[in-house]
Amino acid sequence: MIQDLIKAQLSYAIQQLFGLILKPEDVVIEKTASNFEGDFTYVVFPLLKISRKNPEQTAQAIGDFLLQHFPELGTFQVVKGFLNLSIKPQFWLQFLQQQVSNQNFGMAEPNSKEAVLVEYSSPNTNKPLHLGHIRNNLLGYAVAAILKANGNKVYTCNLVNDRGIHICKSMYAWLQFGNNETPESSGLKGDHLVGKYYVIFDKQYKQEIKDLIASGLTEEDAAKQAPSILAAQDLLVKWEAGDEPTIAVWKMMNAWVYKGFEHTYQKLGVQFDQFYYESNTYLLGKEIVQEGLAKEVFFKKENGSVWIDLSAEGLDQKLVLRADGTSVYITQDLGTAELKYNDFNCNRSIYVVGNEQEYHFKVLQQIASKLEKPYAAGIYHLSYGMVELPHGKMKSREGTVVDADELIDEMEHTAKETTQALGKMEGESEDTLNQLYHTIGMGALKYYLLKVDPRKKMLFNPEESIDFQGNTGPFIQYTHARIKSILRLVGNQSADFQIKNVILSKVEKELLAKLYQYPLIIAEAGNDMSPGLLCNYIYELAKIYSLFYHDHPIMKEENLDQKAFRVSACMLTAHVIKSGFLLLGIQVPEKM
RNA sequence: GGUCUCUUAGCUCAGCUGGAUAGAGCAACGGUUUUCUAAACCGUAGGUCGAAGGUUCGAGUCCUUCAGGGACUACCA
Repeated sequence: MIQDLIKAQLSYAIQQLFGLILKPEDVVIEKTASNFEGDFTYVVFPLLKISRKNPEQTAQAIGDFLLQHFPELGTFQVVKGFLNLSIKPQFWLQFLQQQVSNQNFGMAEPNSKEAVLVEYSSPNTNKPLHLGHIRNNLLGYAVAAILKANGNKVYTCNLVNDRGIHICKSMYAWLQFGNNETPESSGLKGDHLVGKYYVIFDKQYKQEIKDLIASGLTEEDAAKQAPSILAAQDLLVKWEAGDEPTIAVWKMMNAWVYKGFEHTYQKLGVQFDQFYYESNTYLLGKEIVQEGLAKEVFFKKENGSVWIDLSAEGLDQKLVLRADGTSVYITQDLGTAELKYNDFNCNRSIYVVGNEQEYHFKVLQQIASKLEKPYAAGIYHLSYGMVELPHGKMKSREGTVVDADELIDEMEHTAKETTQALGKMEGESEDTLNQLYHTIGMGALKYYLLKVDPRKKMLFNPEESIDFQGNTGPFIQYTHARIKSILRLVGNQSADFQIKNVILSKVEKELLAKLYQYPLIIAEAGNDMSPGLLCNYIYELAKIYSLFYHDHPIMKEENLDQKAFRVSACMLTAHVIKSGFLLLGIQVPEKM
């Protein structure tokens, strides 16, 4: 990396000129602001006390020294205390020549780093996926892909929350009002069918509460005594007891849901190495509770419930097992964590879960740590912000959700309309077109959701819908398609060029410098687990390329070296866009 | 009440470990197509970075206080 070279040179210069020993890795340089000439900037203000010169003189002295000793340095400019260094054009051109045919440009050596397990998606089986789940899925997929690009061995898993009171609610409502309705009989997608009964349950439950309050009960008592909730709880008890008819209904309804999810996952383009089901892991969780009791990490209250006291850690006392011996959320997660470690033996285990569960994961990590589990330190909660609608949070039971399947369909539909209105794809086959609509629609959706910092909550306004212009997935896909169009015209013509015959314009140099950054961005996105960084980068790249495209004709260029150089720049840009988008799970079309 | 978190242009968001005149997109207004795809490019307008202190040569960025959002604090998941 040229940055390392510059740091080393600066370190040497500072030592020679001012006698200060500054390790190269401690030298801070940054990218020169775009309104100044130069590639990298060193700020000399901190040196003034030692240099005993004014800022300009200090910067000038270092610049002069570097010019003598640093062959890659072309020129430098001093603006106040800022030393702006311009790297020689040959350097950028050489970089292009070296990387243009490197299919792995930006990627670290596969499996050169530790193994990581990424859990994401983790749906409940009582309702279909919504926009919030989409954010989770895209984030999980992208983070896994980015870590892989960073050389980690990456496994992905999906912990399905397939048991518990919520699924019993859907079951109860279906048993009451379902008349044996099935996905086949109704034509409803399985997860939507089950979700329908979840909503029916909630309606009835709310009505019962209302009636009970009217008959004199407090709200709290009413919520506990409503017949339907009692019935649902009864189903849960039967389920845990292994009651056969209950299990049969549960299996059937879950199977419907899984089939529905599979369809949605396929549309989203996500996949998993391993599925975990809480119906399998909660028993192991109970065993760990026993282990914790034996180690006196947990304690039992008179009624038999089991707790851990984390007040010394700034948390509360937390329940880990109910008085009736049934497990709670954390019980299951303890079991799953153990199982994951046994299966994959990863020291790092990432949980892509909403920020509403931060407390839960602090507790989980504390417990694992007190039980002296080897995986305790590696538990990492990738806590992302909620997707909110203009009127606030999405609530499944209240029907204020943006349904995943509907949204995906809408995106494809909009892509179709836009494409047809532009009329550039006439004469293409039906298959090609449908594929394209999917690529563009999902490109728009995925980019929209991934470009914002995962840790921040984000707003989604269905009325204004997702754009296809400006800082969007389709703009970047379009940039790629335009490049491919040129490359088709150029044919297999050689992209070899003589560096000495090429003149680099400002835009061309910026394009190369931007391409040069790609490996660094992948590393940053990996460290921060933030696909947004990659989105921003690819957008900036596409923007610079568009400017280059606008200003520099290729087919008409008569200087063959200059032309071949531009073709090379096109090739590498197309490659970086495609490769970067792949890490985000976004496809890129050859034509659009 | 306690813990955490957020507040940057009309709207949605960038702003890397503190550095130069705080940037994009959308929306608004104006311009660019006999020339490789106009889903593009260029320009105009739009800001006391929630408020006040503090640290520093230097603060959108770090610290404190305050205001206003949000999340969590369940024998729900």
